[in-house]
Amino acid sequence: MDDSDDKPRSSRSTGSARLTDVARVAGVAPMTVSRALNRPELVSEGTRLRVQRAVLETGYVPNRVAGALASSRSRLVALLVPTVAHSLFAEVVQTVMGALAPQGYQVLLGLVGYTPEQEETILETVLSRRPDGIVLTGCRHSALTRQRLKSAQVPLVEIWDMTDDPLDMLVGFSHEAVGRAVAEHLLARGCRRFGLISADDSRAKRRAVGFVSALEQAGAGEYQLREVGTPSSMPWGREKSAELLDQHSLDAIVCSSDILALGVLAEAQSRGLSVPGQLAIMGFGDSSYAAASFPALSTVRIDGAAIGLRAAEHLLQRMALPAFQRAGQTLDIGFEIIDRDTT
Amino acid sequence: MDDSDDKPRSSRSTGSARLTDVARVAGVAPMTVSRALNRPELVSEGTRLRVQRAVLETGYVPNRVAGALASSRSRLVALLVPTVAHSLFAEVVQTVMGALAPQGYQVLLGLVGYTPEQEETILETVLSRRPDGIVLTGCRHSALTRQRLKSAQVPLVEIWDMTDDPLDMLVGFSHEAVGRAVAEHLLARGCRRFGLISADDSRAKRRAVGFVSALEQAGAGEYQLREVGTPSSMPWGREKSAELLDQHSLDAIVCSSDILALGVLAEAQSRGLSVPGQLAIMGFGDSSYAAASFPALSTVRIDGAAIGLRAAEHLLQRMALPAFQRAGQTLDIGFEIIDRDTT
DNA sequence: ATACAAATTGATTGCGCTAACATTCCTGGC
DNA sequence: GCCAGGAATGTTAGCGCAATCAATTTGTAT
Repeated sequence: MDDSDDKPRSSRSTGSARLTDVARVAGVAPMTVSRALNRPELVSEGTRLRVQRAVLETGYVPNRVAGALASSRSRLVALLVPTVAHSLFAEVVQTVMGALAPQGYQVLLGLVGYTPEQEETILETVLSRRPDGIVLTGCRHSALTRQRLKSAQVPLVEIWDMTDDPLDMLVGFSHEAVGRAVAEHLLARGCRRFGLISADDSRAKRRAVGFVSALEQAGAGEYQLREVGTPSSMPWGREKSAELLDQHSLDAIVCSSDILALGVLAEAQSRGLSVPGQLAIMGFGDSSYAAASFPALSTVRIDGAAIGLRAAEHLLQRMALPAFQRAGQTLDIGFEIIDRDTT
Repeated sequence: MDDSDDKPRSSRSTGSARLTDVARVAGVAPMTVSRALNRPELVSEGTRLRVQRAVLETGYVPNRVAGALASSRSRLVALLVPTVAHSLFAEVVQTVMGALAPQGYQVLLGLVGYTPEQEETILETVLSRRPDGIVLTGCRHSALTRQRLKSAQVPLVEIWDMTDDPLDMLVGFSHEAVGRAVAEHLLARGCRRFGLISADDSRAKRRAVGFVSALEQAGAGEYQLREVGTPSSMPWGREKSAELLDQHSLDAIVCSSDILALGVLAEAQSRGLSVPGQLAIMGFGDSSYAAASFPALSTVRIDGAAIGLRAAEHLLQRMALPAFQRAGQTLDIGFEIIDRDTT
């Protein structure tokens, strides 16, 4: 219970209370404080209380940087999405974080945009934090990215896409299948002359590919493709649909996102085209405003909350495993054509 | 250039390449590798190249956990917002991250919801990561939160609100002023009997308070208030507006978010009320769908991108300072009444 | 009481890196 | 040739914590 004989603070110290300060106040060894805070079941009731009091008295805030270094566990999960300025990905971020927080994991967010180069850069800095797990949007990565992920040996969930060859775990859906389903839906409605407005984004492109392949398979329909930059927006949708409608006679326009479709809808209304009578319109994502537009937008619903939740669950399960055991689960979450009033 | 005499890897080591491994391969001291990677201008051209080669050869990925511990610089910024499932905050997250990434800062995201208790809990775990800076939504914090933030001595920007007594830096706008401006706008339109639909969120409530105080000051108008839970949604807006319209004769409904206003709009349309003739509607936020609804929603525009950008700039400036010098800047970013077709 | 296991606490060591200081290597002016 | 002064590199000593194993205390069955 004496209070001297401690090392003077080195000039490199941060100045705030450390584990040893709490230990001194509580009259126990530093290791006992560590246990009282991290594995309280290993410590007796009385000791636990004394440590708690000492923590309050000293204003101690654990330093998880040091803890992570000593234990090789960062309690950090990296979450890499293209953007959060898109309700679909925002929903994923929200649910992933909601599922991880109660288990004591914090989230290091990375916005990788839509190019493999950005992903590569960001992944490197992310790995330097030694996350305990990674959630990564998409399955198409550069060779370097794949190699880094493999050698990092970190539990990993790829989301929002589908492949036969996942790096580890996978929770998503097939973009080609979405495209095919949309094509079949519109063909069944009698549409034949299609405009496609697609973002410059590999997954949007694969949906377009799926759409076209379904047309070919059906032996029916012709299409015109327009590409727009990211981020997608109503003005893009309006501009490209104006171009398409000026140059071609179309009976349906398929968009790679709801926001583009809203732009198309505005253009159609400004031309006095009846929707869906003269022009059918399909969006993608079932954003909150899809149901609110007039007429209500037909679209493709993706259950982002389910993707986020399942991804988090898979990751938690894997991270709880003592060693690294490949389990490589794949989960196809599917999608749903929402047939509202624009098709 | 020999290659033995190194310590054998302890059983606690992670197994991946370390700085010392790179140093051995490059034939230099570990400290030189550290410098070559972090302060390349201090190292000769030849050494830098040899180190780069050695990094590639060993597949070295720096361990910033150890780096942060040794240098007391985490290169981490904590970003605390209520949610990302709301385009306004998503925009802030997007711009803050966009501004910080080029400077080498990564973002630790925290979703604090709308209660001071959640903020308190999350802040504690956030501080344990020793971030170099914090961006925090709102100015109303619990006493414990304020105390922790003060003693942590971390550069801090509060955003999305206004106060005379910021903890450090502040970039936001006055919610009371928004409420007053909305009231004046609607009074000028001739509205007198108001319904307010407000989320259970302290900032939304302060907008309502501002609204009511403007009515009182004008000596005109009466109002009915309904509160909804979070997250706000169209169904909430529809339900509460139905309740209001059943029980009262109203000529305007003011909502604490665009999404609620969309629900009100749907309810008005289902009752055959002309908007804004029989019922004026105001939203808040100018979400992307506000302009797309029919009729286009009148609302209050907040420049989330400007808030995020300025917050990041202030933080970067402060973090670049050698010591901690209080500067305590406050920036009122304002707002704009967007007068579309529902008022 | 005694022996033995289980529960609890403590001492030592090192995670991988960088701050701070020490040393060596140049370069050029005299 | 010699030395001042800067550039480049090296050495030492932690940062604050938890893994590991050792020591001690407590409980339990005989």
